[in-house]
Amino acid sequence: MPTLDDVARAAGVSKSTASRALSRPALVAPETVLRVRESAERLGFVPNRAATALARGRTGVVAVVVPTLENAFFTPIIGGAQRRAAESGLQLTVVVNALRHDADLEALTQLSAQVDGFLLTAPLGSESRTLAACQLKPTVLVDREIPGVSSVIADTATAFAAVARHFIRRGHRRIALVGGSNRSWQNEQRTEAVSAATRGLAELAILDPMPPTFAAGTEVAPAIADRDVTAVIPYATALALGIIFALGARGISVPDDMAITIERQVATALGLTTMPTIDVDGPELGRTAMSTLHDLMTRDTAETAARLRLPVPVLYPAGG
Amino acid sequence: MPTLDDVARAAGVSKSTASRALSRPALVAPETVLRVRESAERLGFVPNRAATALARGRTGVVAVVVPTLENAFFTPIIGGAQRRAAESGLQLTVVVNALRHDADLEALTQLSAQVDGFLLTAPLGSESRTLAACQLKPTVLVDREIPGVSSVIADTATAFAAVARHFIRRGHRRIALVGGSNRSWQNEQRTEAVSAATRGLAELAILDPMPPTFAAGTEVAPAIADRDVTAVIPYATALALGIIFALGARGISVPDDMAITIERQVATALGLTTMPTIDVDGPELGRTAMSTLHDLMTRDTAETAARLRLPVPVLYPAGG
DNA sequence: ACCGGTTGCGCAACCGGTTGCGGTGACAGT
DNA sequence: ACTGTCACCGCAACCGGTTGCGCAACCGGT
Repeated sequence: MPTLDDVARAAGVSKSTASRALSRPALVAPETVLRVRESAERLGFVPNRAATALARGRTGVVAVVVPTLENAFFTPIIGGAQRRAAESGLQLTVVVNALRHDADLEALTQLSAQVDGFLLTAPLGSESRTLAACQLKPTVLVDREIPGVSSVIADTATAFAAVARHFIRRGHRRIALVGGSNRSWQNEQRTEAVSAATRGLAELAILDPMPPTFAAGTEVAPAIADRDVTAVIPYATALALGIIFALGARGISVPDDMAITIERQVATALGLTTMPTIDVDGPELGRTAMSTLHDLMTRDTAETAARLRLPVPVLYPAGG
Repeated sequence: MPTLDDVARAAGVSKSTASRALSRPALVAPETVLRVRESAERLGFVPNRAATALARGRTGVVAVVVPTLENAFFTPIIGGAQRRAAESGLQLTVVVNALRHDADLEALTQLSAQVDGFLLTAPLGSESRTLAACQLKPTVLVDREIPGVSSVIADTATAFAAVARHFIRRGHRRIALVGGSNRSWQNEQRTEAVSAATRGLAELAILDPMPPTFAAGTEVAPAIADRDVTAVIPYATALALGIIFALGARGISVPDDMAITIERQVATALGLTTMPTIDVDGPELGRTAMSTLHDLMTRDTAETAARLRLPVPVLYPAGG
C-alpha cells in the first residue's frame, strides 16, 4: 500500500504539502495540487483511515443503532443512511442492541470512543438514560423525540389519525388499533393521535402490543374478530399481512368484511384498491437523519436541536 | 478521555507495561497486571481504536457486503455476523452494493485499506472479478462458492431437491420452480438440484427469475396458474406469500388446489400444516461465516480454504 | 562468589497522516 | 536598493497505542 510519503516523493513535494494538496487544496498552488493528485491516482493511493483518525481526532465512522433487524421497518432506514454517509465519506457501523433498552448506555459509552456520532433509531430506553447516551457524541434520534436532542421522525401518528378519520367518514364506528411495544415513543404518539381522532365519533379498541411479525398478526386476529370491529389499523406491514391471512381463514374477508390500512406497495400487490394506504419512505428517513447528523458533526457551534417531522402521505381510494 | 499514559501513571508503570498488561498479560507480572487493570477500570479507559489500528496495522473492522437490504434473507445473516464479530471485539461495517455486481472490485479495493476482512454475501459478479476482490483481504463468501476461497453456504439446493422428491412421492407430476436472479450462484445450484431430482419423474416448469418480493409473487402467480402445475417451489418467503395471495384471488386455494413449500415459521402462522417446510437459519449462517473469517484472519498460515455447507432442514407434514 | 538464564520492565522508535509555525522567494510600493 | 506582504511550502511535533531491544534484578547451580 502506497503511503502519503510515496505520493509526496513521486510528486516532488513534502509530505505535508501532499497532505494539504489532497485534503485542503486551497492552501496549495493549483499546479502543485494537480501534480500531487496525479501521483496519488497513479500509485493508487488510499489514505489510511486509522492514521487520519488518530491525527484528526475523528474517526469518520458513525454508528447506527437499531433495536432489531427483524423488523423490515429499519432496514430501509439503514440503507438510506448508508448511502448518505457514503456521500460524505463516512463509514457506517451497524449495531443491533436486541431491544435491551437498559444496556444501551454502557455499550454506547464503549462505542463512543470509536465513532463520531450516533444515529439512534427508535430507542426504547428511559428518557434520562437515552439522554445521557446522546450526550456522549453528536446524536440524531430517529422515530423518537427527546427535548434538546435532534430528531427525525416519520409522522405516522398524523397519518394514522387521518386514516382513522377516513374510516369514520366511511361509516365505521368500531375501529381497532394494533400497536407495538408500549415502551415505544412512536407507539405512544400513534395511540394518542388515533384516540384523539376517534374520540366521540367511534369506539377504539386498542389491542395488546404485538411484535411486527406475520406470526403476531395471525395471533392477534382472533381478538380483532371478537371485538366486532369493522376496521383495523395495524402498525406494521408484516403484522397486517398476518391479520389479513388469519381473518381470511376465519371467513372474514378483507376488504369486504373488514377495512384495513396497509403499506402502499403491498396494497397494490394485493389489489386492495379500496383501502387507504400509507407510505413511509424509509430510505428518505435514514438519509435525512444522516444528513442532520452530518450537519451536527461539522457545525462547531452547538446550535438548537433540529426536530424534523417527515410527513407520511396517506392515499385514499380513488372513490374518495 | 483517559489515555494509556494516564492509566500507566495511575498504576505507577510505564506506558509500554500498561499496554502489555492489557493486551498480552502473560508478559507482565500478575500483580502488575492487576494494578493496571484496576487503574484502567477506575479511569474508564477505552483504548483508542485508531491508534491501535495504526500501530498494529489491523483495523479490527470487517466489512459485510450485501447486495441489498430489501431481501429479508440477508438481515438475519448480518445480525448473526454482528453478534459473532462483537464476541471477538470486531466492529462490523455494512456495505450495500445495490446489486451493481460490476462495481464491486473498485469499491472493495477502496474499502480494503480500511478493514481486515470481507464477508461477501451472495456476490453476483463474475467469478474472475469476485476472485480478484477476494484476494485483497481475508474473505469468506456466503451463499456462493468459488474454488480456493473459503465459503459458507446454506444448502437450500439439497433442501429444495428433497422437497421436490416429497412432492413427487405425493403424486405431483407438474412442479414449478420460481427462482431468483440467474446471475446468482445459489439459484443455479438450486435449479440444477431440483432438475436432477425431478428428471424422469415429473415435469419441471422453471419460471422467469423474480425478485424476492411480495409484489413479484403476485406478478408470477398467473404464469403458475397457466402452467397447470400442482406444486410450487418459490425461493423466497415474501415471494411465496405473494404467490399464495394471488393464486387465492384467482380461486386457486393453497393447500387444497396447490402445494407449496415455505419457511417453517410462516407456515405455522398460516396454519399450512400439510406442506413441507424449510428452515434456513440466517443468524447461524452469519455467525458461522464470521467465525470462519475470524479464523482466517488470525491464522497466519494460509491453509486450505474452508468450504462449509450448512444443512437446511426440511420438515414434512406429520402425515408422512 | 561467579555465571548463564529467566523474568519484568522501560526507552524510544514506529505506524501514517495532520497541522502550527517558521522560512523562502516573488512582487509591489516608496 | 530596501522593506513589508503574501502565497507557498517544509520541518518537526503530535495523535495514542505497540513492540524490539536492552538493562537490571533475581534465580538456582557449581
